[in-house]
Formats: sequence, C-alpha cells, structure tokens
Amino acid sequence: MMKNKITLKELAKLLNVSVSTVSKALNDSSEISPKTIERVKELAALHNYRPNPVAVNLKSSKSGTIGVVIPNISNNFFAKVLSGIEAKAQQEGLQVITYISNESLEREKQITDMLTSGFVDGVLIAISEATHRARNYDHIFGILEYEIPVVLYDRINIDVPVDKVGIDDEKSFAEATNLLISKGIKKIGLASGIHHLGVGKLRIKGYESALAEGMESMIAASSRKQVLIDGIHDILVNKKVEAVLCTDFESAMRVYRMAYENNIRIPEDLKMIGFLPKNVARFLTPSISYIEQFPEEVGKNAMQMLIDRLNGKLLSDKSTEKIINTELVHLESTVF
Amino acid sequence: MMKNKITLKELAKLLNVSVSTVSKALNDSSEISPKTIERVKELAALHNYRPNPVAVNLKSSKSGTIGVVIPNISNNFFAKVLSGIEAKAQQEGLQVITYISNESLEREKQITDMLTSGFVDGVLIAISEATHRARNYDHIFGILEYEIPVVLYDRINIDVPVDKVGIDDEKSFAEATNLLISKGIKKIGLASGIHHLGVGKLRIKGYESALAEGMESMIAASSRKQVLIDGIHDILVNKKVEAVLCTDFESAMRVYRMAYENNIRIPEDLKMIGFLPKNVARFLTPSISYIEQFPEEVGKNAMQMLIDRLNGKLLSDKSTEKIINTELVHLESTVF
DNA sequence: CTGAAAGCGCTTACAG
DNA sequence: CTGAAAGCGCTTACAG
Repeated sequence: MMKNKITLKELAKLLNVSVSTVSKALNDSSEISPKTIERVKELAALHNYRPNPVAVNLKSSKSGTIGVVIPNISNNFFAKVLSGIEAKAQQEGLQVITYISNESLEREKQITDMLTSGFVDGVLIAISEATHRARNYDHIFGILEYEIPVVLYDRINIDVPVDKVGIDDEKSFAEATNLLISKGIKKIGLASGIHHLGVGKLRIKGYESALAEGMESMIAASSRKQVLIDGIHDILVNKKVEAVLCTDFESAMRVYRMAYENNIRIPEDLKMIGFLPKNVARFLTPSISYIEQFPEEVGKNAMQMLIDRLNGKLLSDKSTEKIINTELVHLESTVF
Repeated sequence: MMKNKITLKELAKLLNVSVSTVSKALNDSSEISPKTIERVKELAALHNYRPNPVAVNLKSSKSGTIGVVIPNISNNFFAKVLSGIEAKAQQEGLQVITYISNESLEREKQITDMLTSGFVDGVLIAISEATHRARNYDHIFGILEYEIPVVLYDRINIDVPVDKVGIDDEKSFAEATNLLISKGIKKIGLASGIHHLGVGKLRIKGYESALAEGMESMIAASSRKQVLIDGIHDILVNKKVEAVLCTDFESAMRVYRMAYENNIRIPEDLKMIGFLPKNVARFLTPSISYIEQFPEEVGKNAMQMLIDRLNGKLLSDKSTEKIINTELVHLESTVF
C-alpha cells in the first residue's frame, strides 16, 4: 500500500472546491464556513494530508531549520549540548541541521558559507580551536551580514557582538582552588591541554587569581602530547604538588596515569579535581572529583535565546549573555 | 554593509535579459552564448548571488537533506557515527538533520512522523532500545510507505527489509574468547548491561559459541544497576573467573571498579577485554584491552549506501547489508 | 541564441 | 462564504 503524497490541488478536486478554500479551511480561517472546514479536514485526514514543508517555506521565506556548528562531536560536552539543542528544537517544531567543524578554520568557513546560502533561519556555533588561535572571525561577521541571527555557545570569550551562552569557567576553578586552600593545601598545580582556548584560559585565570599570597603557580600546559606529559611529570614528580586541577579530559587522564605509574597515591599523596565526564570520573579507581557542567542547559538556553531573537523578543541593538553555573562534585580524589 | 539576497529576477533586470536566460547561463546551458554566460556570471559573482535552495528544492522535489536518528548522542560510538555521516554528507553537498530519540519508542515515533512530512530525501536510523524491546517496527515501515529510503545502522538485527550497515559483533567476541582459550584460560566470564539489545545478544552469542567443551558460560547481565553489580560480584569474587569480556562501557567500568574494590589485580588475577572507547581504555590504570570499532566507517558507509539507493544504484527489490570489522587492541589488561 | 509561459505546492490579498 | 489571481524563486520544455 503506497501512500502517494496528496496535494492541496488534488484535495480540492476531490472536494469540488478551490485550492484557496482548502488551504484556508485547513488553516481554520474564519472566512470559511464550519461545514466546509469539517468536510475538508475529514478528507485531509483520510488521505493523511501533510502540507509540503518546502512549499510552505518558500512562501514564508523561513525554513524552520537551525544550523548548529559543533567543533568536535566526540567531546561529550558538545554531544550533550547538541542533545539539549535538539530537545528544545523538537518542542518548538524546528529542525536542527548539524555541521561538524573538526576544530578546523577551513572547514568552519565552508560551513558558514553554506549557512549563508539561505537554508537556515539562525545559527548556533561554538567556534573551532583553529579559529580561536587565528583570531579570524570574519566568517562569523559574514553570517550576520545576511541578517541571520547567531548565538555563540561555550566558546564565547571572543569579541563578536552576538548573543552568547557559556559556562562559569573562571569561577569554577577559583572556587576549587579556594576549597583546596581552605583545607590547608599549599602546593597546588594545574594541568591543561587546552590552555590556548578561551575556556582553558579562563579556568587557568580562575586558578591563578585564587592562589593565596606566596603560593606558586605551577602549570603544566601544552596541546602537544609529549610536552604535556613532561610538564605533568615535572609538577607531580619533581615539584611534588599536593593537589592538581585539570582543565580537560586529556590532561586529567594523563595526570591520573602519571600518578599511577609513579606510585603517587590519590588522594593520600595527591588530591585531584578535573573537568571530566561524570561517567568516567565516577568509575575511575579511585574516582575523581569533577566539575559538573550542564551542557544540556547550555544547549537549551542557546536555542531559547536564538528563538527569542528570531521572534524579536530581544532588544535589537544589544546582545545578551547568559552563564550556566557549574558544580563541584566530591568523590574519592578529594577525601581529606 | 548589508547584503540583501539578490534573486534571479533582479539579476535579469540589471542585465536587461530574461530570467530564463540568467538561470540557463548560471547552469552553463549550451543554449546560451558564451558571451552572455560570462556577463551573467560576472554580475552574479559581483553580487554574490546564490540560488535560493528552498526554491530549487521545490522545483526538483528533493530537499537535499537527510534525516539521521540517533538513540543517544552521549554514547561516543553514535557521536562518531554521526561524524562519519556528516563528513560524507558534506562531500556530497547534503544537509544532515539530526534527531535524538533518547532510546524512547514514543519519541522515535514522533520523529518518524516528522520524517514522513516531506522534508528529507532519506533516513539513517539506529532504532532505540525501547523499540527493540517492544519489537514494534510499524513506524519504520511507515517511512517506507512514503517511498523514503531507509538505511539501518549499528542496530540492524531486526526483520525489516531495508539496507543495513553494522558491526561484526558476534565475530569480535568469538575471536576474543578463542584468544583467551588459546592462552590456556579456562574460566571466562562475561558482563553486559545491554544483553537485551541486538548488539548485546550477538556479542554474547559470539562468546558462548566459542567456549570450548566443558567450559562453563558465566554471565552477569542486567540493565538494572544493582543487579548488574551483584552479578559481576558473583562471577569475579565467588566464581573467580580468570578473564572477563564486557559488552559495553558500563559493564566494563563496573568490572574495573569491582576488581579494584576487591583487590583483584588486573592482569595478574584477571584478564579483561571490553567494548570501550579508545580514549578511556588507554588511560585506565591498568589500561584495558578493547575492541576497536570504526564508527566513522559505519557512518560513512551508511551514508554512501543511502546515496547509492537514492541514485538508483542499488537493486530495487533487494536490500544490501554491510558489516564493518572490528579489531582487538591489546593493552595491559591482557598481558600474559 | 533568447524569452514567454507553465509549473513545483503552497498562501493571501482581493473580488464577487 | 468561495474562488481567481498573483506570487514566493527557481527550472525547463517550447516557440521564435
């Protein structure tokens, strides 16, 4: 049994009325008599009529789709942001078109180029690492020139006048550092594989700003594997830090491995707090205290902001910014 | 500087030619003189003309978009499948609309309902756990009734006559079991949090079929947390298995934790092999031997298959199936 | 080689 | 209350 898609025209012919009448009836126009509305709807239901969304889009010059640009979908944080975006979009009857930049500026430019070709009503984007490094945001401005609203999420520490939704990166590490200090810990180190990114910088800034008088800042940071490992070795084994904060998954796992290989016991010899996915943090041996983020909330809020922008609910000459708070979750690595 | 989108009509007026001529010129029609083609293209480039994709779609009754249904985007396997799909789509100039079912049959039905409303040219779907449990595939057949091609990926062990791309789940665990046997291990157990899913069943089947004469099948399997934990305790602590295969992330992490808590040393007392993301497996202490899958390949192949189907390159009365092979990667947990 | 016309499937001012 | 007409932005047979 093949369902051939039925059109307005065909319905009209079957009903012996005009296409306009059918269209209006289906849209509950007050111009049409209740009786006709009923007849039309009945037949439409019988044939499982659905308006062709492409045609509707052409008339309304809206597509009902949102473009979402993701730097790296393997990063669980971004995967969950997407999940939040998709949930919100679903509620609002919007379609989400996904683009993955793989942290590449080149690819990101291709994507923004597609985005301006008129398919999407709005854009949610976390810029790629490469874009951040190059500080080249021309293609973002390019989208704006087409009057397509843009909301930046997570990686928002850049100077582009658009709406933004982010994480309290700086505060999270300031508070973690303060907590360790309050427990009498003096030698606190930090490891980072993302010190070159905005979020990395903010986390490091939070750590440094919270260090008390006379406390040394000890940072192992590199985006190159071996340099990072050597740096971690230095602060764990040579400098013998008593606690270490990790800004990202990779640095956390390398610290964890390094401690294991050098018989540094967690938490006895070393306290540890990191940005880690809950699922991994809980199951490690020992489990690692982590900063819980709420990526779905980031996604939902970014989508909501975009919707508000599209509906003209936000002031047109001013961009808004929203910060989603994190929470420090204590597990075995910070048992005192 | 605002770029107002320019249309064919406007270009035509500026050039003092007809809309048809402009359209043909831009499409390099042989009907049009080289000189006109050049003039038209020049002005189009100057104004950065891009055809309105919605209008093109309406004419061609194709949308250039593919719907992808993902059960759970937090699962790194699916995230990477999406990455492969997106990469292929990008190459082919197709847009990917993402839908997340959250393993819910209800949600999946809503999604398939949207999919049939005429937006997408084809569908890639991994059915949800709930769908699998309920064995309710009516909504999948529903898509087919609209003549929208469907390709199943990963969770393909169901009786629906469509193209499929999967993983060699059964073989992977059969080979892992054989390897352990060849090393003289007698007591091999298995842990699973996904025994109710097709992929879980296949992995378990592979394990059981490979067990040698007289070897006992020892399985801890449940989708309920505490039952799974108790089961793992039983095979590790009471039955004292010498090796354990884990079908999924959660069961692997629980085995890993359970061994740690009961002073069972890996690999001295217990060998371990599991389906784990590379990134986690490598960093654990000790690192855990894992079955490497190639989710991007699954995604790319599924997308390619769909494209072939759309282009009529596949036989219309027969569905194809492709299996992507896995690889066992030895790390510290299987040092003999 | 160029252009007028029809049409993809819808919506909506306007006329009756 | 109903319908004819115009139009969203494009493509493509057909006529000239």
